[in-house]
Amino acid sequence: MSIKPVPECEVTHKHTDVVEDVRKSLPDDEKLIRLAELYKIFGDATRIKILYSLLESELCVCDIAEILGMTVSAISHQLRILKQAELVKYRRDGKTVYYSLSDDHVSTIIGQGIEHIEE
Amino acid sequence: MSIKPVPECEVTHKHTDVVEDVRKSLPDDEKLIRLAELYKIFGDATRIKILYSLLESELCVCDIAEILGMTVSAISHQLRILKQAELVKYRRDGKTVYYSLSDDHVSTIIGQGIEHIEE
DNA sequence: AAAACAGTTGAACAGTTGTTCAAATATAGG
DNA sequence: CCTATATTTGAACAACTGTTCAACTGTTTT
Repeated sequence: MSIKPVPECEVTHKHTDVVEDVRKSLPDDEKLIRLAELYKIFGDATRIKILYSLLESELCVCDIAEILGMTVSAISHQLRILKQAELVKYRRDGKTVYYSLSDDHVSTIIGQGIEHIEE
Repeated sequence: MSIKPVPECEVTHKHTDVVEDVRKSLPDDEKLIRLAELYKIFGDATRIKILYSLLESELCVCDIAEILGMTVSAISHQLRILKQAELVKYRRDGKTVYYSLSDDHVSTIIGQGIEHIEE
């Protein structure tokens, strides 16, 4: 039996220079992970619908549930995720909690996506 | 035992008008689902890194694997997802397959996200 | 204080996702 | 044709995700 060759791409790689350049150009891991986590939040139809609804008007949990035809509990769980990501904010008025978008980045991000899929 | 009340928000809801307005303003389900699916693809650190790398230069599978410090197989699986979403395209040159971004939407979408997390 | 309403929370569950491993395909060179 | 290299593919597995259900916390009304 002969000596096993290196299983991966060899050290003397074809595109060593390019690989080195690209690696240097990449933002640090932490930033890219945070970016992925932001998109992960937009990557669910329920959450997209909630955000889209809040684009129109401030809404209470019960209203959102009715608009989407889902249970209050399911909506509340999703609102918590949106709250943690600081994409929505809330205010309490008596028994009712009103949610709204925390800034206008949401609309620009959604707009960008719409543009892509509409081609 | 008395008659059970309606468990959900009553028919005579507080914000019936708003609910109706918002529901009308929402794009159809199919479009919102496609939008969520687009973001789902960006919602993974590996895929974000691949896309970011391709922003710099066209690359072969082996190169990407080396840049990210992952197996060729793992990268190939992710490239298939990106290919299906038409975010990347490829060309074959002998044994090597080179991948590149299929349009410049990717860079604008990533840019938008970066802007949001950098605040 | 009790009942009613609005929302939150935690556990449980099914369904999905990303990586690994091994096997298959494709192309080039000897 | 056989071997080496580059990539793809499918099955398997653990980890994660979204919804449901039941129980709980606040707040208002009576």
